[in-house]
Amino acid sequence: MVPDDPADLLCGDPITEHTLAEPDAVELAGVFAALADPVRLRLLSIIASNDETCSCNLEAPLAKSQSTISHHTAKLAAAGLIVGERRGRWTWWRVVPEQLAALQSSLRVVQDHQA
Amino acid sequence: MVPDDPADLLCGDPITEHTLAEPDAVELAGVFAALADPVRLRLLSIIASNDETCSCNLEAPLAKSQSTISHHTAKLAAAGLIVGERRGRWTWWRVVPEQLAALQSSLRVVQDHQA
DNA sequence: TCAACACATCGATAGATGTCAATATGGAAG
DNA sequence: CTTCCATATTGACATCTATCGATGTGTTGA
Repeated sequence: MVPDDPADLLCGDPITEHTLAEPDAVELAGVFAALADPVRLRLLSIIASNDETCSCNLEAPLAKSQSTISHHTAKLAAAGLIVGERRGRWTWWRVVPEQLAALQSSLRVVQDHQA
Repeated sequence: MVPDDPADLLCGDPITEHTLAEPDAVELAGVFAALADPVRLRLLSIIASNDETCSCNLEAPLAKSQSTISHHTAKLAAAGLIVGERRGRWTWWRVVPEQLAALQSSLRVVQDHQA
């Protein structure tokens, strides 16, 4: 607890016990990465605006190809932000509120940690 | 409001009025992108754990080069998540709670939008 | 069984990003 | 003025990612 190097005294507390652990950071970063794309954010907002949303309603408003939309929904799903259910011909997407809530609380931790 | 194409009737509401606008999506995605990196998340957690944090305490715990740390702090700052103040030899970093709060509310919008 | 359709996967390509060593910048101290 | 030190910037490189066309997969309906 007592710094050996005098330099530490100049810069304040070098303690890093409360630093976010590397594995946790990697996982959290992955979820944020899923949100770090304008197309995916708009996709998510469309899916969230209805209780359930059919894939057939995603392609047109975003003006992207079918394979691109598929790529993005897969990424959001891999991050746990949406889930898809294949019903009949189409896949129906739904948001996962728990994952959004978890993200919010991870931001709150950062916020609350300061005085 | 009345769908012209019978196909619309099969897939539910194709209305996209409430879709996140493209410029807003681009901006929001930029902020999330700043959080989409494990090193930056750990950086942020260190900065948030103290009231103010000197750059000289960031390099060692993250095991990254000086230029890499500088690169990351610059990205967090560009996203409005932290601010730096040059005082004496060192730069002192502080988180911006308002920006974190804004992010939280943007997630809340997605969450609340659904029934 | 077969044709049509929704969605996933593959291959390719252009652009973005993390990382570091080297160098530049700019303030502090002598 | 000059030296030293903390930080920013540059250049280079490897990796990742968004995008699309083409193709594969599996289900629907005739």
